[in-house]
Amino acid sequence: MRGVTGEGHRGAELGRELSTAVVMFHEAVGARLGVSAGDQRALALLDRRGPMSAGELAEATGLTPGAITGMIDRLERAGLVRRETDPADRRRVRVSGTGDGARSEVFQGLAAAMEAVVSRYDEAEQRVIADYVGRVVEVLREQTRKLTATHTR
Amino acid sequence: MRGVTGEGHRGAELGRELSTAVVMFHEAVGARLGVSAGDQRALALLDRRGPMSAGELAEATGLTPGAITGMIDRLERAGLVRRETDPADRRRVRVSGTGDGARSEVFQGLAAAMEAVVSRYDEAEQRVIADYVGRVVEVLREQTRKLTATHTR
DNA sequence: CGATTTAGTTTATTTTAGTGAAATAAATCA
DNA sequence: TGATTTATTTCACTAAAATAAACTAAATCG
Repeated sequence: MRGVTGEGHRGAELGRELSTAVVMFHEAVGARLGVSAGDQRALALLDRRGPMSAGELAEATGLTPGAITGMIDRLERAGLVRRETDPADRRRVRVSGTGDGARSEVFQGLAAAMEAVVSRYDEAEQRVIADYVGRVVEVLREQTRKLTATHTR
Repeated sequence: MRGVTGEGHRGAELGRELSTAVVMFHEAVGARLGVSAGDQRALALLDRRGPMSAGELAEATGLTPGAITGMIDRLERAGLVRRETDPADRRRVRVSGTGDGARSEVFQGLAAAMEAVVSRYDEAEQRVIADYVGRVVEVLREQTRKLTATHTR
């Protein structure tokens, strides 16, 4: 970020490259699976939380129910998500991620590679890395919070 | 990534959280500046490479010339980019990022926070961190390359 | 110089994803 | 049970951003 981050402090410099690489990876995954950024956010939610109802997805993504129906349609058509009526409350729709081939391949490939990177270091080093990553995550969340808080959209 | 990345190996686990945090941060920046993901990609390119012509932007982003004209219009209107005719070849348009207030504030805030994180560690630890981050970036780029290569879009 | 090529813009059109509100159907309340 | 509430879908419409192709202007080739 030449003109943007100022001098090339190492921490910031490192962070910038990493951040760009992450974003580009996500864009590539989206392009590969033919899925939008918003749809990927929903898939990530399902990965993390497990099956959710359409309403929970609406709540979590900030979209209207109508938009969620459309999103589930798309993802179902793409074979990335399964839609079944909740037997306990048949108004509800239970949306769960399928272990779709292409998608899981992508993430397993990444997980394996990340695992390989971490395993190069000894115990103590791994602790440093884990600590660092944890703090970076905190920083990012804090900055994200600031951004969304100030704007009050 | 429950069903997707398999068991909770630490490296992958860490990576997932980090990746989500990065993506959310970028989304927040976009929302704050009122700029789309695609437009942010272009801004990042300008940050990294410095001023580019409209054609170079088209090449780099994979968009058509017409789309680039529209994008430059938007970014210029938002005060994030400057458009000037190249004096050497007056058909060409030289697009350069402005050091826009809001945007540079955001990234300087992040840079400072990242810098603070890194400075917590001693020399040796910082070397480990730098090494790790460098390798992760490589992994991400490699995986991204694979994804875009296979698909041949 | 005139013809051709190159860079970017314009315009008409398409695509995508969203909204808001009405409609449908199931559950719950009195 | 009938009335009401809740969950999702459908439908008509909007907005943003992309495309393809025609157009304009500048550079270069012969």
